[in-house]
Amino acid sequence: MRAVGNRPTIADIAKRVGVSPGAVSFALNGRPGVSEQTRARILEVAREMNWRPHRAARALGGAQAGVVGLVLARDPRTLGSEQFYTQILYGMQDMLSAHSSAVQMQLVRDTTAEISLYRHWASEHRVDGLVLVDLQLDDPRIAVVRELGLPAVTLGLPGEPGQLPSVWADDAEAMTTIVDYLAALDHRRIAHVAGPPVYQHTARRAAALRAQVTERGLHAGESVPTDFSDAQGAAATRALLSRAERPTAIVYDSDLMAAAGLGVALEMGIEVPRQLSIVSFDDSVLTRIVHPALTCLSRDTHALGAQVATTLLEAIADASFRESVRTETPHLVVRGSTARPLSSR
Amino acid sequence: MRAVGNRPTIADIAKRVGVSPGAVSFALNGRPGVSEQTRARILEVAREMNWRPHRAARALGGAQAGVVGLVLARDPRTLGSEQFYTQILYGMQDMLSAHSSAVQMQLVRDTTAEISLYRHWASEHRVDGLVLVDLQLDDPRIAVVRELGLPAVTLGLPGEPGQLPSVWADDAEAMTTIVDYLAALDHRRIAHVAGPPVYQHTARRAAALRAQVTERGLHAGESVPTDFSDAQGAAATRALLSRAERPTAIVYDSDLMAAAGLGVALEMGIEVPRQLSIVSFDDSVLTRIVHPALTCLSRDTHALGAQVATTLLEAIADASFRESVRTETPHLVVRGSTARPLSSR
DNA sequence: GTGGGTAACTAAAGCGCTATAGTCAACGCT
DNA sequence: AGCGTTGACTATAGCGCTTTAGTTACCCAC
Repeated sequence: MRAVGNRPTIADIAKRVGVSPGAVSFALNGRPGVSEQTRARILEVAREMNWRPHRAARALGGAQAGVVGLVLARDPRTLGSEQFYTQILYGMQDMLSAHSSAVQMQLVRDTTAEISLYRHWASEHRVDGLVLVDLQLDDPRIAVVRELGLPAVTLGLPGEPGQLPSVWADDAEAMTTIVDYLAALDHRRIAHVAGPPVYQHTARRAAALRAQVTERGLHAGESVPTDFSDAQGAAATRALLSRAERPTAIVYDSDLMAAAGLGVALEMGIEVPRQLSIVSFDDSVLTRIVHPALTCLSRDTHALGAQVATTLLEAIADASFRESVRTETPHLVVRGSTARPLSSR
Repeated sequence: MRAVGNRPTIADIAKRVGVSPGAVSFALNGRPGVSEQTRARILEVAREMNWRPHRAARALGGAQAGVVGLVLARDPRTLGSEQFYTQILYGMQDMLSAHSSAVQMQLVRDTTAEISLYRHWASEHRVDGLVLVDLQLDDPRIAVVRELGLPAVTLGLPGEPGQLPSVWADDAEAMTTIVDYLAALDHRRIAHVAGPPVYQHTARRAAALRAQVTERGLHAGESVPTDFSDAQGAAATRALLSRAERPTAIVYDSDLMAAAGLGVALEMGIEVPRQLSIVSFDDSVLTRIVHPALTCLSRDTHALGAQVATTLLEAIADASFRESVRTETPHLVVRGSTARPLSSR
């Protein structure tokens, strides 16, 4: 054990001011029980002595841990697709630090490990609430979170809305935005390199694409599932581009796969955007540094993270809180990777 | 406040077994004071009741928080270069979870914010130790960490070795590996797109390059400083490639800048690797997905993270621990972005 | 001027666990 | 028999904070 500096305690302040520790606690927490004069005096001394609450002591009294959890289930081989979540994390931290909370982010192998981590955290009182990301169809985590009594917010709509508060954007509308644009450019064979079909957002996007294709009488509209890895993104692209009737545009569910797809096109000697247009569903530094830069859907991810944090704080404060916040649909940022297809020029 | 399930406490176990809470504490912590028979019985009941230690309660008694901190100082605009640290984080978490600890990673704007976060954490007893990354020349964090009495490990050698335990690899040797290879291919004008000169590793690499250039009688050897952003990486590349005597090979201090540099070369119609070879100091998914894939230095970052965690645990356990662990020098992975320069064919 | 209300405190218990100082019986030794 | 030891516990205090139940002192109304 180590002496970590003799931090002042509430008792020290009490002694110095000449009141009881209870009074100091009242003053520091802004609750009634002390005169304004005394309160001011206590606050002044506290600042002078550089007092900070001892988290553990508070948590022991049943208060909050001051930490919220964010778990990313990732196969180590799929690592690399965390740009988006890094931004979310940043946004959450900025919002939470104002409420002197922190985000505990952890990477685990799979959903099973994620769930056991939640149980662990709950039993150790480590977190006050959770953010669930990468929502799945029939997501097993939702039942667990309720059982544990942990406040939680989902990033993205869960299958059965209303189970948990959530922060979401309309994936179907986003896909429609893309198809609108591609169709206006005269693309008629549009393919979709998707994530694993078990994810809600992938399912929604695929469904929206099918609906659009039918509505507009386009040719293709196939969604090829992948595990989100660059390898499978590249493989899917190779397969699509090797067909007799190859698509003139491919929409990718992630920036990483889109960049990998661009690499494959270059490797196969297919010119982007002349012979193939590429659109990414995510924006990040990645879409900007490749050449040509990728047309993509973009949104303020930092603000999204902040919104998630805000909603989670509400859910923590009020156990019955169950509202969902719809955020702006991502907007299209057109860069060099999209153009009119060669055939229609 | 919310009822978070009625977790069993040590008192519950004591009641059930018929001993005092103190005896249970002894048994659960593997210290003498109970017979082997009683100990076994207590452990059995504890498992049966699914008991878990209450972190806060332990921490209050002066024990550890079970959290180590990792702060990344990043201008939001420079965000995107965290691939490496995501891997480090993963490696640390895997190692630490075996010791039922966690990593608290936080992104902040700059070193000033980083330091005040350390003070904050120390005063709240939030972390047991710290990992300092991106070591600077004359790093102000070192003094603060010592003042706070927080155990810490640096990733990379600090300016004055021996101040803190560190985990490091030889940057000079790494640069030499690259120059060896490029010189063997007959490159004679080698440039370096570096990070901010205030960073130790950037300084070491630049110095090693200069030394090599002198030793081998090569032409250039200039290091262009940047802020690690893709924008400055691209700008530096553009500047270098616009010179009358442009380099035939550029070494980049990060994968992100290397990829951005490749984008610039493509944009300027300079063929890679025929007219320009590109080498990145970091490996990541990024170097693999661009086309051509980038030659780079690679190492087992996950293992590196685990090593950092191990060293930090030692430093936490023993305040006088001050050893440094040298890890393997990154090895060169040759991919499509390097070749013999056109001029020498 | 007495009862009752209220503001401004103090006293004390308790959160779950650890750690230290007992207690008590059994044992060995001179 | 008397004494010190040892092992296996129990009792208790305490970590820093919150919170509830007092306790004063004071003011107001009848």
